[in-house]
Amino acid sequence: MKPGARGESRPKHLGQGHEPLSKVVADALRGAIISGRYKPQERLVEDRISEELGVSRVPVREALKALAGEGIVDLRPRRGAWVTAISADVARELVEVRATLEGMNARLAARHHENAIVEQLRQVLARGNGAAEKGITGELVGLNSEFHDLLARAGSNSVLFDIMRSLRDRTNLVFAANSAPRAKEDWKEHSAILSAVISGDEQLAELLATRHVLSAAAARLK
Amino acid sequence: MKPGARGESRPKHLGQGHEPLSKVVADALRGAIISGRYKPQERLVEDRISEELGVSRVPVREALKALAGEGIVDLRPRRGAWVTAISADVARELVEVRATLEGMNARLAARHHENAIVEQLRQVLARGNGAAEKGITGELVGLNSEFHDLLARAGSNSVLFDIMRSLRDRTNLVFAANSAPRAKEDWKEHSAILSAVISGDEQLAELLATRHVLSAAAARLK
DNA sequence: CATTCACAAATTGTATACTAAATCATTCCT
DNA sequence: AGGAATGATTTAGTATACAATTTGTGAATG
Repeated sequence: MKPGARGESRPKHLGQGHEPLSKVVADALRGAIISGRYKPQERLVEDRISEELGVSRVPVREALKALAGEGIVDLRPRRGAWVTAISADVARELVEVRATLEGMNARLAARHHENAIVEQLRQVLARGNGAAEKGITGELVGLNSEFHDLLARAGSNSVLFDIMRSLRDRTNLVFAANSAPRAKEDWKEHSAILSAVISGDEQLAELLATRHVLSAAAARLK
Repeated sequence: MKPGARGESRPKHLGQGHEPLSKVVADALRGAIISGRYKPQERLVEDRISEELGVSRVPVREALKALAGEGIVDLRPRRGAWVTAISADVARELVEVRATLEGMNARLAARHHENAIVEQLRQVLARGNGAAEKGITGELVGLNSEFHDLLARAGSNSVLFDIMRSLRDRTNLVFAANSAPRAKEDWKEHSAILSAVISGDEQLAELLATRHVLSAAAARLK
């Protein structure tokens, strides 16, 4: 087979045409929900969203259905869509599961500890510590997501990775607001987790990661 | 409030009108996939499915998207939908995660052990043992699902429940075929798990449930 | 004889239009 | 005036129609 036989197969006359609209809409809505632009329990009317984004209702419907599958949108037949309002009970369940899985993932990460990802983790950790010291709240949310995302990748289990992303989105939905005061503590714990991962100490990494989720959640649930 | 003030609020002139078609289609497809009527890697053409089920393509699209979210359908933009072909690698990852979560769930079940569900578990266990002794393969698949579903409910964590259902569907997708010879062993292990749950031994329940998943999977991956 | 190009068929992506259901406000009756 | 029935409005559910992209096939060419 000749390399580059057909070159780039992009559309010639249409620069934008590749990503399905339903995915674009889903990403936009997910971002708006997680960042807090749409608040829990807020109504999501198909017509209004389709108008706002300049697309028809079909991709909006599909996006809403996808987000419902991720658990951040509630869909009631013939009634409409709402941003999921996570009850205190469900929040506890969420934390309970996430604590277990973050622990499991940290154990796997310690077992494999791939160098490339560890290096990225080091960098994010440095930036996170810096932001926490200076109290730059805006950056902290993103850096926190980035750290946990990298750590999840370091676990090298794609099934686990997907589940953890969904759990992370939903816990962020609950805890996004009051995260500033815990920042320094958070990043100290991140640092300890990463050390355990690097040194290959599976047990310690698991323990620290599990405890990190539990204590971070406890602090934010008041 | 007057009893029966509005009676049954079902549609008067339409007996079928309540469940959204997309859900009906999704359930039908999920059943067909899990039961093996559609095989892994098989192509799922929207047009053909909509014709077979007598609905338009829109609910089929939405159903496919939902199933993709559950991980049993692969969706590639502008290419189409396929029944997920789970690679050996992903199967291992699936088992790894499921083992951990079944263990966690069993621990929770042992902590709460609600009587109503325990009683149902006892009954399913009895029927399962019977079917395993007599070698009634057809019933065994369903009973196995029922047992694990009940056990998941006994854990009383709705977040965990949903995740486990998704994992169960996907592992069944892999192991559905060669499950007959392990049946007796499976139900012996089920029995031991239930005993530990009933006696409230969290550690033992967790250990047995985790080990059950691992050994059942190992036997089936040959 | 292999390769590339072009054309045709199949299939998904999107939009529009229509139908059915639920909610809300009003009116009518007691 | 209080409550239930009723109608209007809003909204989702579904179908149909069309546009755009991909893939397969065959012919022309080196």
